[in-house]
Parts: sequence; C-alpha cells; structure tokens
Amino acid sequence: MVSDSMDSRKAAILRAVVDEYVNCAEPVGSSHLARVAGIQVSSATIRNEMNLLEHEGYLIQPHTSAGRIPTDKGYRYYVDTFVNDIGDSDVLQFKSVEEFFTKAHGALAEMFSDTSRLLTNLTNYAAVVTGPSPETSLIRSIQLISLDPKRVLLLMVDSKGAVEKKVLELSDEVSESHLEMASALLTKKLRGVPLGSLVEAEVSGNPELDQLCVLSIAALKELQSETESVYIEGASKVASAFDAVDTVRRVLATLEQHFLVVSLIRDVLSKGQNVAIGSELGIEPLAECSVVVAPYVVEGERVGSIGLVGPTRMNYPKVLAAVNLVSAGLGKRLSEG
Amino acid sequence: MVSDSMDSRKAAILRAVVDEYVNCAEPVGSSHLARVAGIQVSSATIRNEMNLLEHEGYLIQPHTSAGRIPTDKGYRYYVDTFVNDIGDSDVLQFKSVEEFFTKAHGALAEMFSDTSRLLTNLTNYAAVVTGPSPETSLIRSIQLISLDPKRVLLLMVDSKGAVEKKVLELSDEVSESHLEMASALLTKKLRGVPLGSLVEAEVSGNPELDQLCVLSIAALKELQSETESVYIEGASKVASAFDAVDTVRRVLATLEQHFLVVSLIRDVLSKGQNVAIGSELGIEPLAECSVVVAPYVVEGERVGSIGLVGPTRMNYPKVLAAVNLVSAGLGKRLSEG
DNA sequence: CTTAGCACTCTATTCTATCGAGTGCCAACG
DNA sequence: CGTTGGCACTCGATAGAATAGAGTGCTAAG
Repeated sequence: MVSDSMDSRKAAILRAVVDEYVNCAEPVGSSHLARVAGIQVSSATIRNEMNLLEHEGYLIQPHTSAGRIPTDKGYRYYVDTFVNDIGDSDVLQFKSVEEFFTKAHGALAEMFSDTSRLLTNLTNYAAVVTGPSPETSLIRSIQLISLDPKRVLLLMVDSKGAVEKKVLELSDEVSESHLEMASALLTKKLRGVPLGSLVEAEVSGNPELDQLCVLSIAALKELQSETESVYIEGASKVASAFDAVDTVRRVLATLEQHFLVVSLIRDVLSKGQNVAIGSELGIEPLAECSVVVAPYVVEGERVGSIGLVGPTRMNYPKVLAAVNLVSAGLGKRLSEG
Repeated sequence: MVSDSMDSRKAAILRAVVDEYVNCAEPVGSSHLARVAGIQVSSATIRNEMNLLEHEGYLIQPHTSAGRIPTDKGYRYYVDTFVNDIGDSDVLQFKSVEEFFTKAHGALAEMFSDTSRLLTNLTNYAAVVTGPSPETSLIRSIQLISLDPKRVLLLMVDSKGAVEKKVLELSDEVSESHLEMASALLTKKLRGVPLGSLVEAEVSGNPELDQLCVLSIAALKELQSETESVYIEGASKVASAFDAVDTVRRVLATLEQHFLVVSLIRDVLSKGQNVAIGSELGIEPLAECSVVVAPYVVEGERVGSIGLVGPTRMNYPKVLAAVNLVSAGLGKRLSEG
C-alpha cells in the first residue's frame, strides 16, 4: 500500500466518483467529473488524483480506457467519512415514515412485514426485518445419531422439552463410539447454556471429536437463527439492481436462506458497525452486495433489527437515513403498544 | 382456424415437442424429433405434421428456419389431453412429501410457509400457499369521502366494527351529491353481505353512479384478498426460469402484489380449472407464466389453496403431481391437528 | 400416404474495421 | 511546484460483411 495521504481534494474527488457512479451505474471519467461535480480544477488534475486513488486501492478501472469505479475500500471510506454530512435526508421521506407509524396497526407479525415493505418501497432495495428473538431456551441435552457413515443427525432437547433437529454432513467417516463420546461431551459442556450465547468449541485434543463438536455448534447456531422470525421483502428490487440474471439468481437464493441473513445482520451489529460492503460480508454470493442495518430499541433494549440489502453501488446516504428513521419509528411504536 | 382434425400421430408429435422444449428450452426441429422421440416416421413426415400444427395454432416458429415451440394453445392441449396419463409421478417425490407431512409440526403460519418452501423445492418454481380465509365478516356500511376531485376514500365498516379503507382513483370528476348517493346505494345493496361473496355491480341507470359502484366493489374485493394470508416462496426460482432480467423483474414485482396472486388463484379455481397458461391468466406481466393450482380440503371444506407459478415452458406433469400430492397431504395434516 | 432430395431462408457466429472515451505522460505555465 | 493543455496510445464497443448451418417447404418418386 502506498502512503495514504488523503487530502481534502482527493476525498472530494472520491466522493464525487461514488455519487456519480451510484447515479449512473457507469464508470466515471475525469472529464465527466470536471464538468459535473463542483470541483474547480482541470480534468488533467483530476486524472492525476484519480491515478493516486487507484494506486491506494480506492478506485479501479474495469479496463484501460474506461472511467473508474469505487472499490469496496472506496465505498468504505465514503461511508465512514461523509455519512455525518447527511441530515435526515428528504423531508418527504421523513413525513411518509412518520405517517406510516402513526397509522400502523394490527398484529406483531403484520407490523413487521409491513415495516419490511415500507423499507423496500422507500429505498428500492430488498429489506429485512427481524422480529424479537424467541425467549431464549436453555440447552438440556444433545444426541448425535448416525444416519449413514457420513451423515449424522443432531438432536437437541431444550429446557422446555422442545426437540430441534439438524443433519450434519461430515467430510470423514466417524465411528459410533466417537459419536457417543461427542454426545456426552457436548451435553456436559452445553447443558444450561442459552441457545443464543454459544461460543466457539474448545479443542478437546482428539481431531475427530473436534470435527463433530465444531459442526454441532455451528448447527446449533443455525438452529437459533432459523427459529427467529424474519421478514424479507423486495425480491423484485434485487432484479432491478443487477443486470446479470445470474447475479440476481445468486443473491435471491442467498436471501432465501433466512438463517444466513439473520446471522449476517447479527455479525455486522456485533462489530459495532451498521454498514458492511461487498467482500466485508464474507458471503461469496453476496460479494456484489452491501448491507445497511440498524437495531431497534424497545424499552431500552435492542430486541431486533432492520436492514437493507442492495448492490455495493448503493445510495448509502439515503439508505442510512431510511434505516435510522424506520428503526426509530418502529422502536417507538412498539414501546407504546 | 383450419379444420382441427387432431389424429393420434399429430397429438404424439405435439406432445413430443412440448416435452422436448420443456427440457431444452430451445425450439425443436423435425429431425431432432425423429431422432429423439419415439415416433417411427421420417423427419419429412414430421415436418408436414408440424406444419399443420402450426396452421392450427398449436405451434409457432420464432423465426423461419428455427424449430418450433408450443403456443399457449399447444400447452393447453397438452395439459388437457396428456395429464391423465401421468401417475403420481416419481416415487422419490411421493416419499419425501409423505415424510414432510408426518414430521411437520409447529404453528399454522409456520406450517404454511414450510409447505410453500416444500413446493418450491420439489418443483423449482415459485410456490404460493393461501391460508384459510379470515372468518367472513359481514359488511355493515360503506362511505365514500372525497379526497380531491378525482380521488375518493372508501370506508367499509364490518359487522364486528372493524374499519377497512381504500383509495379509489377516478377517471372523471364526481360531485359530492353523487358520492352521497353512491354511499347510500352501496350500503343498502351490500349490507349484510359477506366480503367473500361479492357479485358484480348491477347497473343503476346513471353512468357516474355506476362507475363509483363498480370501482367500489372492485376495491372491496381487493380488500378481501389483502386480508387473506399468503405465503410465497421461491423468488430465486423465477430468476432461473427466465433469462431476460427484465422478465424476472416484472414477474417478481407482480408476485409481490399478494392480492393479485390470490385473486388469480381464486379465478382459476372458480372456473373449475387447475391450470392457467400464459395469456389465459389475463395479467400482462405474467404473459410468459403458467399457474398450476389445487385447493386443499379440511373436513370436507375447501379452506385454502396452493399453487405454483413458473414459465409457460413448465414441467406440467411433474408440477401437477406435486400440487396434488401436497394439497392432499396438507389437507390431511390439517384435518388431524 | 410417406419419404428422400433439394433449393431456400434466416439466425447466429466470426472477423474486420472504425470510432471514441479515457488514460498516462510531458512540456509549458503561473 | 502544483496545475493545465496537448497528444499519442489503448482498448472496449459498435457496425458491417462473410460464412456456416439448422431447419423449412416443396416436389417427385416409391
């Protein structure tokens, strides 16, 4: 990496590139910027700066002799730096959100799916709303049962007697005795632990046992995410956001795996972030997507979260404003009712 | 239209064209059929027959010197004629459906969305499950209130005191006095009628009043559809079914309008059909789609329905088998619980 | 009635030539 | 020394021309 000296002019240029690219979806060139943006230098100077920005990893050229587009790092800088400039955006939007929440009524589930629809309509991206987590039940016991040499059924019984199950796919065959040992070990370690607060498996020495434990804990985490209620709306917006039908398919297929989306949102929030960009998501099929999330607060407690999924080339200011507005509105509404 | 004499060989050829096109998604030519299908005549003969089938409207050529693809009419004939040949399809599928319903558990809503997911996974098309209609409430009164010259708010109060509202968009301006007359007329005619069994508006003589009545009744029907619970899954399957991203967007946007989907399914069933093909749907953005539906029966009563939405180039035998299997399973499961 | 043969049509593919947006570099300028 | 106009260069996108081949309709013979 080159000496990152980000003076204010370079920052302004980076910002202009992001804004322009978000609008037009086409690589933006130096002369275009000189004309459009409020930057009072010649295109040659802009070219120099863009060159630097490229070497520092904020921009790339899709091919020589095209304009430039922001990298994930570029978007990240944009979000971190310029987001504070943004007031709560349009008044129009503000009013319609307020109106929505004063008129909203009906059951909780309806409230959430309506909120999800509101979000997707406000922003034209796909929206996610997670409901409050089910009361955290405690793990009582865990059983691993062989289905065939490489597939194992995980049974979890919780403190209320509910049984949840999940199939593990192993990479290597495992003996019955190992299964029994792992069952005992997991039950001993996890008994009384709430499903919501699982930590990583500690190493037990034996590699085969470890494999089982790691897989089991991963499966338990999935279970938790699966039992959470999720409302996702706006599939058609995904189809508008990308022009490769293949990307659309990949993204939609991923969004249909609710537990993935839930744990994605959880991960982002747990890092204290509210934006995750492209590769930062760590989910290959969503490499071209960004996620903007916010928790909503009822009686001082974060009970759930809302989020938007769109292309990395996303209108961050607008989306951040929408997410903040809606999460505040939702929290307030739920605190009253 | 030419003298439709559909002898058995022509029917076999039509069938083979549909089968082949469903598989390969490419126009099928005469020589290809002569090779692949179990038809023991030369390609020249097949060509002659295909020519006839085209003139009779069962097939078309996308362009001269491409193979042929079925028209909506072609699919219709295929479905009406050959569907009885089809046993309950794969045993594998049968078993997995049975297994699903013996293991199924959880709340009603969960049951429906799981069923929807089952359907979409079995078939690789988008699935729709409608829950039981809410207890049919009776209309108590109807009020039309002017918002601005061309927009009117319809208020409906039902027998339980619940208020539902809907905005009507008029093509012509309407006077206050007409609104009052229409309100009175509608209330008189519809008082005590269950929302579910609205019939078309009868003519009252006055054209302006009629416009209002027709619009109001349409709005009330929409209201009914909107309050029905719907579970739609498989957006990503839509993205796989079409290769024009624009078509994908259109179809997904339409599927997101739940009331449209619900009334579509209702319409198909009310005609005693269970398949609607392309233009038969009467919904422009779904012109390239087909819908296969089945009601499910609990304690002798049709309480809801399930359906699949895919491209007209859909695997009808498989989908019909799946729909029948699942509706039977769902009905049985709900009758027990 | 069926079928082999053939001329014909028209899309899809490939290749080439051209255009132009955008760049990097350099020399001149304030 | 930062800024700017000028310029040669690169490379994708677009348009046109040539070719290949799949598939047809028709005709004449079996």
